[in-house]
Amino acid sequence: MSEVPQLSRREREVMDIVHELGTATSAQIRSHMAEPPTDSAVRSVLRILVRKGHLSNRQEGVRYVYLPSVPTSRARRAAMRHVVRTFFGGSVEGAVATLLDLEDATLTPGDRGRLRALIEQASREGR
Amino acid sequence: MSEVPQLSRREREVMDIVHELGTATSAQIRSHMAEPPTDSAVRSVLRILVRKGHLSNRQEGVRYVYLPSVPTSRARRAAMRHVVRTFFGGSVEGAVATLLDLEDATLTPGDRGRLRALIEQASREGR
DNA sequence: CAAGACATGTCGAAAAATCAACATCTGCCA
DNA sequence: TGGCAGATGTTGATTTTTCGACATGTCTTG
Repeated sequence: MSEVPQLSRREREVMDIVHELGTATSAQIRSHMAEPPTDSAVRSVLRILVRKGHLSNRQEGVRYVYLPSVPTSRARRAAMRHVVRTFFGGSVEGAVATLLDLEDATLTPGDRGRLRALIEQASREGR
Repeated sequence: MSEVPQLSRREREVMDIVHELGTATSAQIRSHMAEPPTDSAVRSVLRILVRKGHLSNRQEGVRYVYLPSVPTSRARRAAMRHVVRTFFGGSVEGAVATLLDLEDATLTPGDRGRLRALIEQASREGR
């Protein structure tokens, strides 16, 4: 179907962290790992991810900051699609249901309103 | 935070397929892989996953069928939580927005109604 | 300026994952 | 009965991942 990103375990872990942080230094990334290896080990993974084109790095003063080379907006959609397909048989409604049922899903009145609007819009466009 | 399942690349691929299919034989799993290795290689992964406790297998006539040892309902929630955290900064609303914006998110009137009800319910309970 | 504290890249070794050849076993049917 | 077809488990070799020692370079500050 699509490409074959095929990230290794560590690679995926690092990518997730970078996506979560948006932008991160080697040290930040390391501090977010569950069982962090040596700093130089982390940097090895980073270098590999850059070479493979999954990460970019910008010189930021003395150090490097790493960021996803694929815009987060795109990565988001891909991640969602994958989850919907894998765990919800493609049912968007089912996914939303689970989402709203997550313990930390506290909806403010504002949220509620926006969600309603989203549904209206979706059903209008989704003709 | 929680445990460290930490699945390898192939292991994750297989787990995803099993979750998607609900229940599957070795051959079925293999046929769903992007670049399937030998059948015996697939079975090696299956055996490892069973040993690690991620899969169960039931004798079904002549052959085995494999199924997730964690109920899909739980795996779903975990997967969603992870995506929301990693890609949406924990924002359920943002996740729903992306979900509804997915190209294949065509909402039937029935869906729309149910979603509304879900929102009502969530905002009622989520006090 | 010198020394210490940080950052980084390279490289090869250790560990883990991936894989396929092979050996078994069972059911089927000619 | 004999033999083929389909399923499975085991094992060890190959490939990939993971990792850290080390060397280099740059600030900082005493």
